[in-house]
Amino acid sequence: MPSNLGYALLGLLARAPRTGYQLSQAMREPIGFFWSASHSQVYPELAGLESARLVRHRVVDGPGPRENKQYRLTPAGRRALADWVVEPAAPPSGRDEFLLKIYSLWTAEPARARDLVTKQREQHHEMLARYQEMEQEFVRDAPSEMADPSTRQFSAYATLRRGLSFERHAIAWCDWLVEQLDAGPRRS
Amino acid sequence: MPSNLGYALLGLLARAPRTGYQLSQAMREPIGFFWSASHSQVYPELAGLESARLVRHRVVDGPGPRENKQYRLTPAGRRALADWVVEPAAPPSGRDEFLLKIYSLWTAEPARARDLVTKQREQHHEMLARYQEMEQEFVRDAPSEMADPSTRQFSAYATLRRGLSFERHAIAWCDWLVEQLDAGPRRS
DNA sequence: TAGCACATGTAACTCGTTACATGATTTG
DNA sequence: CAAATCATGTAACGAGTTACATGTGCTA
Repeated sequence: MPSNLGYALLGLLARAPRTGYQLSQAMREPIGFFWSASHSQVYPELAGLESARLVRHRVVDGPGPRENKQYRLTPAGRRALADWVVEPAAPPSGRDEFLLKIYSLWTAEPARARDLVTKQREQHHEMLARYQEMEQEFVRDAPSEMADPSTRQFSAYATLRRGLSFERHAIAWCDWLVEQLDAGPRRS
Repeated sequence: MPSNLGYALLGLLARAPRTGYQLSQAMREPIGFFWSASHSQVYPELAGLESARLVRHRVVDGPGPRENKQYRLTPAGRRALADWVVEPAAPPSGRDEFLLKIYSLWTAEPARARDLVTKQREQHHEMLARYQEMEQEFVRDAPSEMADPSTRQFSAYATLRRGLSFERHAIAWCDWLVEQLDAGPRRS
């Protein structure tokens, strides 16, 4: 049984054949708003998937000095992916370093606390801007597919929409927090 | 330098002295919507914090068969916590199994896909209900403190507010997804 | 009298990150 | 000619989960 990382790789390969290097690239930023992995994790996992007969590779010639191994799904791999997708997901462990800091924010100097929150707010703004660019790309490149749940574009767009919504709500929450901090201690 | 887990424990001890067992209990559910740990992680970490002179313990007698070690912050521990709080947090790795499934949702049978999303929606509803109960407890027990950023209650309430907002947005996103899935493939 | 809550620890394992290792081709 | 990109792997480490280990007092 593959790990979550294994299913992430199967999910990418279900869309198009790729080399280990290309998978590693894909697993950092673009897909990275809901999963990520470094190349040192990807290569062993690919070998595992292959020994489980869920993927196969063939050597193609490419730019690098090494063999370029292009991987693609086997029918068994495709089945394993589709079965895993509809099983309920484990509840997220919910580890968030920023929230952990907020929980102890009362111990910090007020001015520094405010800085922390406004900085975080800016980061959410940057992420939001990037997601909005991606959304424009969808509208440009696949306007009809993004409304059709049977397409890979729809699935990708659905995850993007969650990212957009998440960043917007995070910004609103930061705004509320700054407001509260600016109001300061109430001595009533 | 303590790990995030270490700072989580310091954050709890800054509020009140506790035993390792009590810390372990606290690190599962109630604080658990932004951090969690099992007791097998807590005990070694406490020993580490103590050897770094950030916490101290004294043995008190309690119900169990073992020694009850009650831990509390040292002044150095309090300083370390306040310093860490205002340092910018690392961007969350953002691993979300459910989103990973959604990314490959297009490979699944439509009816099963719908089931998956509605189930997830229900889970978010349950979490929301629990958070709303907690919010009522704040209103009941600490109505004035929750508006004063210098109190521990405010900090806890701020994290709770983020949980509430997160669940509400997640439910709205699930609603959108189900709507899209019900509309089905568009053959235009 | 069986099971649960209390109470503290260790060991084995999985998952993920960072660093090590190699080396060709393209770009500034 | 130095640096980045391409391209694939291994090794060491840290964080987290699950299982192992022990033993008391209370409750159904």
